[in-house]
Amino acid sequence: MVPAGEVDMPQSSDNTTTRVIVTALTRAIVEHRLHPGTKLAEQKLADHFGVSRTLVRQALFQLAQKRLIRMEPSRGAFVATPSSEEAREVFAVRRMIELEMTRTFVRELNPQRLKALKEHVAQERAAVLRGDVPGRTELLGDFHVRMAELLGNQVLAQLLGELISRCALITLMYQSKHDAEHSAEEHAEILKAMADRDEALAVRLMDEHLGHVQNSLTLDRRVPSNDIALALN
Amino acid sequence: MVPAGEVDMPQSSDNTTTRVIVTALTRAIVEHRLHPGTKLAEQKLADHFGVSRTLVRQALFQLAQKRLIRMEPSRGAFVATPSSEEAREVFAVRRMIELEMTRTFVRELNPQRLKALKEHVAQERAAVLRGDVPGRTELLGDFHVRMAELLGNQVLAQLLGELISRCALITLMYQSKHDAEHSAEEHAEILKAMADRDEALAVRLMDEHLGHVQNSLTLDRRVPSNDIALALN
DNA sequence: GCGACTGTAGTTGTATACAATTTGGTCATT
DNA sequence: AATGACCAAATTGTATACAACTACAGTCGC
Repeated sequence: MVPAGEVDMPQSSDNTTTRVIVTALTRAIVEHRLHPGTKLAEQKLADHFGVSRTLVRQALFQLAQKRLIRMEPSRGAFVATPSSEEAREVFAVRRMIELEMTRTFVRELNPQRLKALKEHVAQERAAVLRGDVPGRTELLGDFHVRMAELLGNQVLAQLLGELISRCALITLMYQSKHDAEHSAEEHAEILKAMADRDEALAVRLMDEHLGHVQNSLTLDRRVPSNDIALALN
Repeated sequence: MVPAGEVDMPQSSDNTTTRVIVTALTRAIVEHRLHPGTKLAEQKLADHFGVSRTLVRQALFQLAQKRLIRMEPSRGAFVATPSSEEAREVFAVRRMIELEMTRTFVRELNPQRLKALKEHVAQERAAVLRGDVPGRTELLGDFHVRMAELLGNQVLAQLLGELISRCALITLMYQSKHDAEHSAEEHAEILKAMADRDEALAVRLMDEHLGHVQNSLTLDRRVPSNDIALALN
């Protein structure tokens, strides 16, 4: 039941065991199975994963650096609760990066890249249609990462992946089926504009798209369900 | 002799002791006192800092995530040796972010921000004049971070700080006094264009500036001096 | 009855112990 | 002399031990 495809990072760094923990926790947080504010007690996680606290701690430190959790000294780790200010900032950065990326994509367009993105959008639509909530969430985020990868810039892809994880922690965009359909359609429109080499339009559409995603922020801070075991399955 | 102002991160995450180690190693790497490829043996670092391997490991994992070191399973940690491809990618991302940031800066210009940047450039010039190599290196990088901070975007500032650390690992820009002077002058020109609200010119100058920095990449991979104790003071 | 104090259980922070792996060198063999 | 096998020292990976701190409950004093 360990998930195979993770959201970002062809991370180099560390060994496999803690990677598994990081991945599992990342998915749980990004997919909102662990709600913001939930305490992540080390021993409980260690028991759950069948390892010692050592490896859990390594994983927690990595998540803290990715800002998916916060660690309070002597008090422990908690799923991050990004302020609306932080949300605004993350989206502002995404805009900066992705508008420029869209321009680059149009300028360096080639059939292979176009085809890859087309296939991706087709997958998105399929996931939306069959009501695959986790699948469509991941795919919708990955659209943006895929663009970066297709440009051949791993650094960019990695960075964007991390920003998008943080967005996913913030937004509940997967929540409404309507929003998901909307995003998929916007991806398709952006793609079409790029295929037409209409740089200005593509950039404008991407800008609007990010605005829509940002506006689908939900500010409700519901009470966390503290049941870690349940959330991690 | 512990440095006070670090290059980036008002990091939240972890406790103070490992922060000290991360900071010391970051500075040593960024300032090229530890050369790319140098092995970072855990016990030696632990002895040097007077702590157990536990804390050293935590620090190393964080540095690995920042891509300043790489960790090979069962073999240990080494100062990163970024490929020229990776260097290209990092600079491409900086361009994307900073060109857009420059535009925003011009559009949201106000006297206070202008004043702050002016003072920063003055500091740069002073450091260059008095031949303060580490000081000027840090200040030249911080110019870009300061812009982000002045825009009130901590996320952006943090991100840029990390990218610039990676650049510093790559470039030896502090090496030639001429390059340093050049950078400082370019910063002054960019600032002037922004003060004149000449968006197009400011963006063009920033683009050229980043190009110059990138071109000052030195490809020489000299043999590492493995003496950790020496490098860390 | 209410608030401050104290003790206990639980949790985090750091060090150490131990197993597994790599590294480097010696010695034997070709 | 070069090559390969094997052993010893050193290094990494994981678990555990223990100290320090936090949280909470019950008690005492008022």
